[in-house]
Amino acid sequence: MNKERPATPQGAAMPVRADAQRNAARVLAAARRAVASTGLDVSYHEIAREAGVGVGTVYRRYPERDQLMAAVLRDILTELISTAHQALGCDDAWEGFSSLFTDLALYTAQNAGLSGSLDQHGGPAVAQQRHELLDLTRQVIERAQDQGRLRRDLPWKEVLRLTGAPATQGCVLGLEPDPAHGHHLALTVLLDGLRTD
Amino acid sequence: MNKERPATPQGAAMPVRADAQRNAARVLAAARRAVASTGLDVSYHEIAREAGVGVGTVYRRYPERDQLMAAVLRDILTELISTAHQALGCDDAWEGFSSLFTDLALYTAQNAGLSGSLDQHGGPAVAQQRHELLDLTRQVIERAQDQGRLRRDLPWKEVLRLTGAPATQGCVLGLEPDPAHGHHLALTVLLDGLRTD
DNA sequence: TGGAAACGGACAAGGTCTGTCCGTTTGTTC
DNA sequence: GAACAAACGGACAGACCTTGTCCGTTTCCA
Repeated sequence: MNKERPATPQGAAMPVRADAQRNAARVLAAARRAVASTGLDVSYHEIAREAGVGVGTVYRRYPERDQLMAAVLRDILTELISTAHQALGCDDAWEGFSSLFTDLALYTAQNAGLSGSLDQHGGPAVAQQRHELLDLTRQVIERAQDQGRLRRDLPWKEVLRLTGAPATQGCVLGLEPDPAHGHHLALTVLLDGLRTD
Repeated sequence: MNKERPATPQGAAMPVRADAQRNAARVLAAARRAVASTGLDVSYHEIAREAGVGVGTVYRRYPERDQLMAAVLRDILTELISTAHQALGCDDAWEGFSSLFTDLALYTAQNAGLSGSLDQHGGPAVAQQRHELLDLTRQVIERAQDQGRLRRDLPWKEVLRLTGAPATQGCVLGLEPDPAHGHHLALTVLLDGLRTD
């Protein structure tokens, strides 16, 4: 999939060996799993073990920790962006919204280990992707609101923040922590959902 | 407050020195803070620093890690039990429920670090306290349901599980993880709360 | 089949955590 | 206020975990 090495044009000099490509995929997948379960501070050895690969291979691929984290983020964001596109393509605005909301919540829950300090990692490319995802979700939310299917008393960013409610804090999205406020809103909604009268 | 040493009867031989008592309180408070922010694996040094005390003092008080964790849990559970009693004393069943729910959620959020594996720590005394808390919350929930103020389509344990929704998982309460199911319910309620039609 | 790229994992260096020990301080008693 | 014991604090040794490198071996491609 993605490689840190110079991409091979057409029939250039360095074709990138098959095993290298295979391992690159394994390492990235393992890193995602490891980061999700353990957090940003997983050891390289742990990732290597998870990938069934030697440590050297991981270090060779990602000499800097930031590069690895950026790759993980890029991978995740790519998935989410695709999900958001699907949601926006959905005829029913509510259905689109709720499925995206569910996916985001699920994702956030699975990646609780990532919480906080994600802005540090991943350069402008990741920032760009995150921006794209934010913009798409804004559209999905506002469309549902425009059609009267979704409460209008919450600005879209607040709705998005609720995404993190079933887990801890929104981590991929890079929302400001603001735990007091956001947390309170989540509670309000939960209570509204529970109340019968 | 609580001491690991033999309690002094009336005018017995060992009156427990004042500074020891002071430090005991400091250490416990520090441990609560440290465990909440860092997790169950905080180092003794970290706790000592937080308490403004030497490591030796912490080790002297709690030679075994389990003893310390049990003390922290006991402290927390005592607070929550008192909250639950207040909720049960509330005239308005919904008000009682929602305030308890809010407190539990707040607590859970603040102690995300405690997540999981709390049953291991703290012996029968903690288990007894936890049982008491569970029983009280069950009463609060069922009272609100009986009065038709709270959805009846959720068994009380599920309602309780939602408590963990704004954070991660219920940790003090020792509910089974069951993330798939509980998580889904939390989402359903959140979505119900958000939907207008 | 030969040569280069990639691999794996042992290993040294550095850091953190545990748990103890003992000289010093603090509280209590008379 | 003096004497004694309890409690304190923090330096320190040892165990454990991580990082990052290095080099003999394996795998791929031409």
